[in-house]
Amino acid sequence: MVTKPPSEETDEPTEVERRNADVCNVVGSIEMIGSKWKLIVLNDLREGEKRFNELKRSTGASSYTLSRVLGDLEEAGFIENRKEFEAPVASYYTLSERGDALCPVFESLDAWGDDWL
Amino acid sequence: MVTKPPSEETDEPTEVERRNADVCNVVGSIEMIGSKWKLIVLNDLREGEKRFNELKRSTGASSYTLSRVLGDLEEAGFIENRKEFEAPVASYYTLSERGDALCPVFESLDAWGDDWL
DNA sequence: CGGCATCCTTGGAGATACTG
DNA sequence: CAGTATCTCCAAGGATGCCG
Repeated sequence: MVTKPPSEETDEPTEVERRNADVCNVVGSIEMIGSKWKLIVLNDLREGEKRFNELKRSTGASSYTLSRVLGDLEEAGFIENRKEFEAPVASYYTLSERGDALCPVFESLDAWGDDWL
Repeated sequence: MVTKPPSEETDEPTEVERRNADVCNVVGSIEMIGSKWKLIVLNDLREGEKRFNELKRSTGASSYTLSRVLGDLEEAGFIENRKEFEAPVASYYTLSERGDALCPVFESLDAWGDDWL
């Protein structure tokens, strides 16, 4: 949104410059995943494939909420769902490639927590 | 200083927080800043110092919402507030050291947006 | 076990008006 | 300009129950 003057083309633009550039981009991401439960579920799935009730326990979300959040995330392409219809039905959730690409975000957050929490 | 009636964030850890505290502190961070407006305001302040109405315009938040979000963020130590009482009163907001340390998170988010948005 | 339907409560958040 | 005070509306989300 903010246009900034051209500059040296080193690998590393100035901080201010870079910040001005990405502010808008980030808002789009926030609109998609910037809700408490979506973040928590995505973060939780970094540990690997999990089933519904497993996620329910580890995240603390109610089944109603979890169901909707998983639906939203799947629809938006952040996670994938594999179902087993046999004997005890099971539903496994994993991060999609798109969702997995968010890991650095959570890692940054984790690093921040180490220093400031 | 004190967050008023509507949304009050207690310091009491939730069940979820307690359960996952030692596993990963991401959840704690999410509890603190994982709401749409907090993320948007923090992200916006990466551009540098801004005043109230400036933030109001750039984020699109109402003054009511913005006022509360800024109060919460300041109370939690993510931002700092400098006031000028002269002629036209002015109130400037900037990221604190603690808040600035979150920049890598937004940079990761931006990088993700470049690839997947 | 997974997960949708229903009810119900809470708070997130806009619009508007007012004050120092 | 920088907020605060209300009033109001609606979505988020917990609890419960049911069903394949």
